[in-house]
Amino acid sequence: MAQSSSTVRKPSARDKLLDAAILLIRQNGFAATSVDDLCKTAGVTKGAFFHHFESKDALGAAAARHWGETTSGLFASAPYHDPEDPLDRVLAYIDFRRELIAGEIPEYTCYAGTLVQEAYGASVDIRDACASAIFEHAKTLEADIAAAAERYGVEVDAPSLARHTQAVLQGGFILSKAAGNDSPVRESIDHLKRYVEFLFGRRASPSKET
Amino acid sequence: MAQSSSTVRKPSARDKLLDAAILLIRQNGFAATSVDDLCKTAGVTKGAFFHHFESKDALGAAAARHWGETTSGLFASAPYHDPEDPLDRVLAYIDFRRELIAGEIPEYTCYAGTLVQEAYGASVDIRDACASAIFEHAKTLEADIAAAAERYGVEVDAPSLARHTQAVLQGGFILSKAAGNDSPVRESIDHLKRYVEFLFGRRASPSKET
DNA sequence: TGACAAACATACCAACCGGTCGGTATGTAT
DNA sequence: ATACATACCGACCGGTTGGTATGTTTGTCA
Repeated sequence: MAQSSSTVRKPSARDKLLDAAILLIRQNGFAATSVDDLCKTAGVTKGAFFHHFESKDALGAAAARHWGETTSGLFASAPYHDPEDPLDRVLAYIDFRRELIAGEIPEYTCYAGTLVQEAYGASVDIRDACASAIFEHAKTLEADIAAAAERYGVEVDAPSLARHTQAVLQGGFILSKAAGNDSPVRESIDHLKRYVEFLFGRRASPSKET
Repeated sequence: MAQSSSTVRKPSARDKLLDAAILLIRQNGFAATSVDDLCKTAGVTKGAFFHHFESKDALGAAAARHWGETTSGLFASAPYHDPEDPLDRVLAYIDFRRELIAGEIPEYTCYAGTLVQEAYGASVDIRDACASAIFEHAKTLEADIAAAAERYGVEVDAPSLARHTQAVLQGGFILSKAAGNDSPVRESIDHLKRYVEFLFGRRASPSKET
């Protein structure tokens, strides 16, 4: 049905609209971004927009799927998979997420998280697409977490912990948007790393006796 | 200038609009909520709206301040302050937040977090009001955290940990909006509690040797 | 080369948006 | 009784919105 953008060399109007959506909606939100804004940024006319997408909602959902594919490619080829110890891989993932926090706020925040917060009640298409982007990414962490749990002899609910990492990131983004700078997310990522270290015994909790 | 709503007995148009804003914007977002929608829900006319608020943005910001006052009252009179041990108070706060997760999603999610995510770039007034609501609430946790750190002889950055609790909640809300149910927030609150227990030695991290 | 569909452009529309405006009802101080 | 303030009403305005109707260009295959 939809042609894969990777099999075609030149950027079609569809691809440019997808990129424009991710850019503008991360900046201004979904409802505050008009179809005309999207077309102008993409350098495309309205006719092209409604040729490729049956509605504005459909573009929002398609962009969420596009976002999921793009980010999964980024994370798949990231260096945090290298360590032999699965716990090191999990901790390296957290470090990697910390390193991604750079530049202006709309550049490092999550399109899916931003969009779903606004549109979860308005469009099931959008909600499902965003949920898929977030939870499918979380799933990619489960194997390392489960392997670490086995190696370190710790009982851990791997899917739950994987989801929690995403919650910490999303929440950090919100606090950073409120604060106007990136220190809240960074701090929360540090807390998350410490939590994982505690969980697997990489860091010792203080003894109960003073 | 503005009359306090608590000194007047009957609900004015202003109060009804504030309540309507918190209700509708948590449900549908700020940009997707029209002034007419707000007036209809509040049972007032547009004239009344713009008599009390100079713009829609101004209402959004005023509602954020209202939200901050309302919630700070709720938390001030909550029972989690009772335990003698400050760490128990912190853990009781987390339990209390967990108990608040009930009913439909718009009923337990945060107005300030929802709004600031959408409007942080559009209105400094809104952003500041939301930031104040979130960070002032976080500040109310600092004393207990600091007292617990002293009693348990642990070095903890109390303001940072206080902010982190809010980040975990906000992030949990987003994941729950994506999932369509409350289990993601609940799970993340459980992880948060475990983290605090590790930090203060209430829970032992597993020994490094298998 | 020509047929034909997909990819895009142009022009346009009705509904809706935030905000304005002239006016009224009610109080209250002088 | 006069004067003035506050609270509120609802018709109205210009601009913007998502979406449509109708071309024109472009790539593909016979």
